[in-house]
Amino acid sequence: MEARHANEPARLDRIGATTSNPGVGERQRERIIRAATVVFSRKGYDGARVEAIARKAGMPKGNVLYYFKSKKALYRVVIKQVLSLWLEALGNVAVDGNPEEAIRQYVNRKLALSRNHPEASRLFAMEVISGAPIINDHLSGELRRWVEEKGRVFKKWQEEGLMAKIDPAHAFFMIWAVTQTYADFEAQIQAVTGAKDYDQEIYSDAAGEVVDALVRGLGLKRDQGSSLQPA
Amino acid sequence: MEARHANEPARLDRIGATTSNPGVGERQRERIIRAATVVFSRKGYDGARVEAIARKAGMPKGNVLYYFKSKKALYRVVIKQVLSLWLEALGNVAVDGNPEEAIRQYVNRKLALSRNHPEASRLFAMEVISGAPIINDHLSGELRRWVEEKGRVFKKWQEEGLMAKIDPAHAFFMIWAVTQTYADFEAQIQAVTGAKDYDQEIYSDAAGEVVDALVRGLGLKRDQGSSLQPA
DNA sequence: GGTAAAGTTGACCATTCGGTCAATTCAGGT
DNA sequence: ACCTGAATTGACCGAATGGTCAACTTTACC
Repeated sequence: MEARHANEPARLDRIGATTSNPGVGERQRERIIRAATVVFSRKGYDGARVEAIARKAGMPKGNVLYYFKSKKALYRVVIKQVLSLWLEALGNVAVDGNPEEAIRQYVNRKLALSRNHPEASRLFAMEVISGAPIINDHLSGELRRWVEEKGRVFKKWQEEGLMAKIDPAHAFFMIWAVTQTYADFEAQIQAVTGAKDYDQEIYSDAAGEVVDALVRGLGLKRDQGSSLQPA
Repeated sequence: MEARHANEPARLDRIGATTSNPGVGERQRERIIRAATVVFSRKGYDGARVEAIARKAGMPKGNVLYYFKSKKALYRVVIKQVLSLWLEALGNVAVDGNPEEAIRQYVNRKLALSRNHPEASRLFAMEVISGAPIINDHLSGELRRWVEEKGRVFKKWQEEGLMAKIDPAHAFFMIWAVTQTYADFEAQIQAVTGAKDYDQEIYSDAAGEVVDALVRGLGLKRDQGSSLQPA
């Protein structure tokens, strides 16, 4: 009765600790977090039932509350993990290469994130829609600084005529909006397109035409000396 | 005890029925729906408390359940009203004028909707993120047909070289994503920009630069072949 | 194989919340 | 004034749910 209620994001280290098993409880923690992400992302915080999470993780409710002090504590862990995933993907916009390629890569990475972690994306969206009660500090701290930093690069590109003159922050809002919509609004897109295999059909379309449209919209050019302004 | 539990979207007719008042109960219904929209949009269905809705509408809980059979029934009424607002705004993309102006107008109208009804937008978003359990039929029915219809116009524009070759559906997804992000992700945008007056600062930026970027991204051109004079 | 801690489980409790109801007030018609 | 139905209100109920707990099983270590 000591590692109980750790309340912190699970560690994945100590894999080969002893001859037998690699962290009994860690395994369970992981499973719970994964199940919770799915349930929270579909039902929201209040709609999610601890028992539903437990069932999805394949264990009785009591066990979930053994690993996490409370539903709220679990939610905090889950949402922070999602946030770090999000920020990680933001990570490196290659500021040095040519602008077009840099953003094209960034958008594709963000799109891949939506594709591979749609639940995470939806949970993030729900949290923000609800007024970001938990992650507000991170948004106005970390994220804001990140945007300011990258924004300076955009400004430079704009001065060199390699990017349309858009407030850098709004450029990011556009990119985020478009990439996340494929995860968050999956139900709508599915309904409208009637796609048989959502992942396959939709994301390949998006990765093609839509990425192009974004790059075009932001007026991004390859860094080749020619600095023309769009009409 | 007859108009009780109408359960249907409130009627606004019979405005000047008698000399005195324009529907006592209708007034209340309206207030409840408005309050419910706000609460549902922030807390989601399960997170919303009937009593919270009642308090926001300035009446005891019992009264809310007097006008609406159940919380679920109220939710259905609210979400359907939101949906019709959404579809209404979709309404008319002017298919005949020049493409650029048509889409520019459409985007601006959608943006205005986000600005004037952010709660509606957020509620719609939550519903879709949750898998659109209530409005799925409308999405795969009405909305889908609408997209197909307007899509044909896009195709024509594309053949005439007045629009970039993008799957029309995805063109709409882009537009919707970008315009709704200003309502749905207000908390994030607020945090990142630190805007003092969100509506003023953010939406005027969006209406300017962002609309341009969208039009550019979709490769929309004025119809120079027609007899219309560009302004 | 013995022991102590970690983990598992289902029964149980307290609270919260949607919904009902009976009592009361209000409004309009005659 | 009186009557009738609509509207208002707070008290109340049952179901559901988050969380606790004590009994039990498994694991790790000597």
